[in-house]
Amino acid sequence: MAIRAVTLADLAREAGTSRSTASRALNGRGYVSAPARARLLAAADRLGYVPNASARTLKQQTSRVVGVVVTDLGNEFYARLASGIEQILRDADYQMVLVADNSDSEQELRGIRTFLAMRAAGVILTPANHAPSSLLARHGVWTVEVDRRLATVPCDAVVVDNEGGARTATAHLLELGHRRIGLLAADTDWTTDAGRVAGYRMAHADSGVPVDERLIVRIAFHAPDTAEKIDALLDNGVPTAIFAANNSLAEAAWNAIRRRELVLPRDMSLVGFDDVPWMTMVDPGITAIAQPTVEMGRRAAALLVRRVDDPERDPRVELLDPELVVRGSSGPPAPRVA
Amino acid sequence: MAIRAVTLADLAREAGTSRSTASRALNGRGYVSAPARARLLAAADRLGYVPNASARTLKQQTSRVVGVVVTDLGNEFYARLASGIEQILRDADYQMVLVADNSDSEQELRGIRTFLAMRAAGVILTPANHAPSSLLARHGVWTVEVDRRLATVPCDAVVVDNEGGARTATAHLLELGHRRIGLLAADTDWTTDAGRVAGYRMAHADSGVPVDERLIVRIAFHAPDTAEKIDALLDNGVPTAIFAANNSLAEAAWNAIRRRELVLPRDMSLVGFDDVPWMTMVDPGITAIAQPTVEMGRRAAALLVRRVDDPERDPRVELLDPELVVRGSSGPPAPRVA
DNA sequence: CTGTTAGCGCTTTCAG
DNA sequence: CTGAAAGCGCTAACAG
Repeated sequence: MAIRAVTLADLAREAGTSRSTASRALNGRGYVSAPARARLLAAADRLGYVPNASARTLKQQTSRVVGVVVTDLGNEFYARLASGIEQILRDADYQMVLVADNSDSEQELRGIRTFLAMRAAGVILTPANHAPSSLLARHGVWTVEVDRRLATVPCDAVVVDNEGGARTATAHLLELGHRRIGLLAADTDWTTDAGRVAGYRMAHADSGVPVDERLIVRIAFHAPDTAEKIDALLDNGVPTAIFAANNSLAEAAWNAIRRRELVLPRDMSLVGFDDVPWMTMVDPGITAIAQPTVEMGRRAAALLVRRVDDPERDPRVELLDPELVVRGSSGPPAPRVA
Repeated sequence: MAIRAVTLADLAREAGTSRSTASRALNGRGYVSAPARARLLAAADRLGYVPNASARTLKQQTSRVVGVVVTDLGNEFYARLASGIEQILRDADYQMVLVADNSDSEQELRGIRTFLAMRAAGVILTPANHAPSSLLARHGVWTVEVDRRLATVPCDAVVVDNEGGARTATAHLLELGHRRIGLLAADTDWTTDAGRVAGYRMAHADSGVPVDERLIVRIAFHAPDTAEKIDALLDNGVPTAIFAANNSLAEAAWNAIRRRELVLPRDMSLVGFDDVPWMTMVDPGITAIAQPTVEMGRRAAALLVRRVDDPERDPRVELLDPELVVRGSSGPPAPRVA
């Protein structure tokens, strides 16, 4: 299996031209006579020529690769983000290289180093740490952050209005009459969670309802004690509604509610941030703040492409609006029985 | 943003050695005196040296990249497959480059060409076409097929026993007393669907129940008329049960059943091939043939790593066993009323 | 329109 | 143990 690859030199020899002419013919830059081009193209076809990306990258000092690092491929949110990114990148003739970091800064850094080594044209990431964008900037690689912002250097970003979304969700529950709303948020220092917690507080302030801090529970990703923490909230906080700040916490909350045989929305209301397919399949459907996830990916990729074309433009942060989708899981609290 | 990258030559100059010595020090091959190594490593650290992967690949004629192409990132099955692959690749110090082809041979080929251009050490794919593995083999790149086999050249593969799984699922429904079982399969020429259809027939043969061909419906991926076709099956085929040969058809069938306000399993039984999270969230849960999806990914990656290490070993096909998980969606058919 | 030339950054003999 | 030298495949001036 030690097959020597076909090179430009082979094509040149075959077509009786020089390597430069072959190069020009194959990537359509510069002048090449029609017959020469035809012979070269035919040779390429016949011999099965595949350009050597390494040689080209080495020479040009940049590649057509865009690195993408997301938190968790198993989560629909990130999968959809990635697919939005890929759509745009493909159209712009970039190749997406996808890596998941499982919210581990170590893994994230590993991915970034790979992208640096590949001389990626740019990187799009849902950051786990503020270090990567600095590192990338230091090496002259353009970065765009998506979903959350952690960078300490100026860079393009596209995020949703987390505060607004959470405020709307919480206000929805408040309006229904809930006064004890449990908040489940990821235990991170991400802008997403900070914004969602802030929105929750803001809605309370708006309607003059004090926030009981015991109702705010922070849970790490895939934490083994997720269920216990939710149970504790249910037992000790005595909420009449739960607002889950991401889709996996919504799932965990939903499971806890089912385990206790509580009936939605009679015994408990549930609202999630991020709308995913299972939310319309369960009965009742889950009220959720829907994010334009695929669109976020597309915008991020578009931002990167534009930035590479025009390095001078000011860094831009796009803020997209999420939207409340009311389904059956939210309703008025049960009347207080003595 | 035109920052010249730090090269080995910079480190060498900084540490007062030659480039060769710097190379040896940084990747631990060959002899380097302790002090020289220390100076070089310190310089690398101080200057923020990142090896240029292109230069290395160009020189070594192979890279530490493994290309992976899956059908659809948005489908949990493929997402989990990819995550299994990544786990093993990471441990073996390969970098996964992930591409989705949306079951379009054109896109698949594009991805393959990129991997060829990158001089990937190997490729793992859920093939959409038989051409890629031939092309890859012709260029001396190792391939492993996962989930399905389409290659016309010998190559490693890991698949589940589709026939056995489908036979078990169908037998389960037959044993419950169903005699008209609708089969929803993807409209492909893949071994997965062929195997699942064969298993369906086999179970019928086993129990002497004739197969009504009108009960077998083939539906293309994301076909806009998916719902119509399922409705037609329900109307014209009058099945008492449905066996959906993949998770997205199971979802479509479930939606059709719900739209008609049929009650599972009283009015209709449903069994799916491939167990995904929503199947335990809906009520009743969906009976399914569970595949060891993540494990399949791991095995595929392990096979590739072994193959690269030892090109001489015989191509190997690993066959994993799927497993029937009985939940509430399958039960005896309603007694025939006059 | 075409060929010559040089060099991208790295690894690898091969002499010392 | 170390350095000199060559070359991986490609592109981009530049001179014809």
